[in-house]
Parts: sequence; structure tokens; C-alpha cells
Amino acid sequence: MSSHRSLAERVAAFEDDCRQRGLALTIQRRAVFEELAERKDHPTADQVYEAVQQRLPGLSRTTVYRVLDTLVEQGFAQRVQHAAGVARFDPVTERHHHLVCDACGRLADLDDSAVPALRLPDARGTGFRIDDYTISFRGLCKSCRATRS
Amino acid sequence: MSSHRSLAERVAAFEDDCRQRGLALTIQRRAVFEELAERKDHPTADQVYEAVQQRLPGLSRTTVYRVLDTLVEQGFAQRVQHAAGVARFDPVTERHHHLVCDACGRLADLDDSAVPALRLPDARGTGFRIDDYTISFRGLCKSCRATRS
DNA sequence: CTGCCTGCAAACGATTTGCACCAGC
DNA sequence: GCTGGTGCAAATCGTTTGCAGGCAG
Repeated sequence: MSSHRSLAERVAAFEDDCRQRGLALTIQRRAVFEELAERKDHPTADQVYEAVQQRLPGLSRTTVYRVLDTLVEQGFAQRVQHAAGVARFDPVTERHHHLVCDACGRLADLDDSAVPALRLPDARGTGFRIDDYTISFRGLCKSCRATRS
Repeated sequence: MSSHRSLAERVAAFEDDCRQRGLALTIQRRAVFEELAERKDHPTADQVYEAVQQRLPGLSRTTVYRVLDTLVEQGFAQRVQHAAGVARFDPVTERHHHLVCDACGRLADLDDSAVPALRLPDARGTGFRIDDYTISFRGLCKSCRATRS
């Protein structure tokens, strides 16, 4: 799984895939992809923008948005939406789950292996074809639990 | 469970709760609550606004937003965020799950009973205290499956 | 009568778009 | 060189806020 591959391997795979699909390999795309790939949190578009600024000053916010869209479209990242409304981006595209803090909105990953396998429910009645699932566990994170008591 | 109570019962319970908590029972709050309670989909704030317009012309969009916030705060509704970014509101506050269409964003409820019970994972390592969970099943809805083929 | 609610208009933050320029292929 | 990608500024969309008046308790 790609989450277990090294950063270098993932960057290489990204570049290969781009070439194969005829996507131009611009410095901006490399920079955004690398930034996202090496992070463990789920940055917002703006956080990616801030961070990439250091390795590629002059990069525009618009481009960050456009590149992130492309990455999601091409399956190199996932868009995650938590309660507060801002989009966050997640470089892990394998099945995994989220811990969401009700108080502060903090978002953490939870590996699929931590959760007992789930048999896909029968949704024939609804006409849906189910391909996959993600579980959001809600609760309170460490610091919010401390604050509340 | 409130999802099995009749509309009238749910409205009555809402009014009682408001009185007990000292929340003013305005026509606007009644109208928004009733509209949401009788819907089975997950309307956006704007869809609620449109709909309530018919039974209470002149109601402002701002008030719809404010009332929906209050309903969520008070536990009469849930805010649901799916991939597209717009907030949606769900009158069902019991544990239940969602079917999300990857193509059109359509959102449907799936009763908890349709899904095998899940043992809460051990998240001690993360410091999170898990209270509950919601599963998002992603796939394609009936009409999008038809369109794609 | 008093304070919480509402309506309006304006502010706001996140994201998108139109257009001219520039750089991969 | 051609085409797709970028940067800028302005537009747009969903949502929030400040303030004056109105209605529920």
C-alpha cells in the first residue's frame, strides 16, 4: 500500500502516473504533491499554501487550489470535510477512518486495521451501489477533555 | 426513538424542550423545525429557506441559518458535511449512517440496524475518547449508475 | 416592559473564474 | 509552436455579523 511506501517512492510513482496520463509535470504540482505527501495531518488548502510558499515562493493560492483539485481528481489525495466546513486534504487514499473532536474539530487518522472489518450492508432497496466506506468516530480529543473538566 | 415518533409528537417534544430551556417559541423556529422534521432528505440551509418560504413568506435567510444553528446546538438536528462542502441538516439525531454518491453528491440515510454493530476501537494511543460513530458508505446512486454506463 | 429574536444590508472567508502570459511537451 | 498551466484580480457562494426594530415571556 502506498501509505507504507517511502516518500521518494510515492513521489516517483506520482511523476510516472503524470507522464502516463499526459499531465504536465510542473514545479508547482511537484511542490504541492510533496508537501502533502510528507504531512501526517490533514491540511487545509491554505495551510498547504503557507507551507509550499517556503519551498516555492511566489506560488499563488489559486494554483494551490487547482493543483489540489487535480490531485483529488487523479486519486492522489482525498478531500475530507469535517464539521467546520473548510475542506481538508489527505494524502492517504487507502481506506482509513477519522477521529473527529466535537469541541475543536481536530481530525486524526485511524488505520483501518484498528477497526474490525465491516461487511457492506445490503443497500439494494435504495438503488445505491456501495464501493467503500469511511467511519467517523466522534468524541473529544485529549486537550478538549482536559479543558472541559 | 424519536425517528419512530410521529411528526406531531416530535413537534410537541420540541416545544416542550424549548419552554423548559427558556428558548422563545417563535413562529420562525416552529416553521423551520417542522419543515426539517417532515423531510426525509438532508436539505441545505438554502433548501430549507426555499421550502419554509411557502408557509412563512418573508422569513429571512439569516434567520434560517440562525435557527438551524440553534437546532443543532440544542440537539434537535445534526449538521452533516459531505464532500461538496455545503452544510446539510438532518433531523435524525440517533446513530445512523449515510450513503453518499460519488458522482452527484446525493445523500441518503441508512438505518443503524442495517449495519452490523461495531465495537469501538481502542484509541487510547491517540488520547481521544470516542463517544459514537457514523459510517459514510460511498458509491454510486441509481441514476448516476444508469448515466455512467 | 425587557431581553431575546428577527430582518436587513454589509462583511466575510473559502473557493472559483476570466483573461493574459509562460512553460512543458 | 501549441496546449495546457499559472498568476493576478475580480467574482461568486455559503455563511456570519452589526445594528435597529419587534415580539415572546
